Amino acid sequence: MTEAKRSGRRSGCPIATTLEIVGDRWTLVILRDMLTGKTRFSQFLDSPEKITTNILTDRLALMEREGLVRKIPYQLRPQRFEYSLTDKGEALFPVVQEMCRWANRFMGDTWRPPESFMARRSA
Amino acid sequence: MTEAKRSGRRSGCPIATTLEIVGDRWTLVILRDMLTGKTRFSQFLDSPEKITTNILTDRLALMEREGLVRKIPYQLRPQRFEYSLTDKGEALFPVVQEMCRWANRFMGDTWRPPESFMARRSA
DNA sequence: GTAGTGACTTGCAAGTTGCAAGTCACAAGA
DNA sequence: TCTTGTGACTTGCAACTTGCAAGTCACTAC
Repeated sequence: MTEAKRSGRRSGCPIATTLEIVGDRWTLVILRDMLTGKTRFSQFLDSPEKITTNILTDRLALMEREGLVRKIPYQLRPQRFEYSLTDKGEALFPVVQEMCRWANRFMGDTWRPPESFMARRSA
Repeated sequence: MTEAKRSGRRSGCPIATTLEIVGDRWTLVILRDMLTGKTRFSQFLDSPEKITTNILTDRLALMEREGLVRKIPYQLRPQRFEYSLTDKGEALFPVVQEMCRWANRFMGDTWRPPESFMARRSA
């Protein structure tokens, strides 16, 4: 029984480990939205991919649990939250940047990200 | 109706587009195995993450359909195939490289990839 | 004939996703 | 007071996906 297996992971491989957290169709889409300034539940719902509320709720909770985002109250009655990326979350930026690069090169009809997005550097 | 939506995609965003293809827990694990030299069905089954045969079959078919891998017969009776990465598949290397970097930095107990892996450059 | 090998395929239970409606805790307005 | 609106979820359910485990197929070797 390896250390990685003891903590519930499939293996100690860093790729597989990353995919345990963000290896689904939605988590990095939400990360994109945060990277581009969205903070609130309704803003994420507005994205063109049309995520559903139950998936969004589930993923935000996962991202909080894994330390990718912070929940910050922006009003108290009723209590409402904004979500912002931690350093750990922001550090996934190069992953999505490389995904942008790949799709722009190999997949037809993808949007061009702003120059600022591709020029940005991560911590 | 945008061009992207007509082709069945959630949106034209390159990140979302990439995730339509590799946004699951297994596809990039298989890509890792191919990047490190594995070519045959039984070799992928041997990986520490213990993928199941039905998922492996499904993902290999998807990767072939999307042009990430080529199926090459290595024997004719019975017909058996090896799988190798196309340029399109290989070009996902920086994505998994950045995942390695991220997990090694933020997740405890992950393996260190070989220096050669992190030093490698993609086309 | 039997046994072994490699590459799948199949049956099934559990889990996940997407759709759509509903609920909750407020605030604002009549 | 009541009604309406807002934003953030929650819920019910059908369809789909995943993981487990066994089975099947097309060979070869003995």
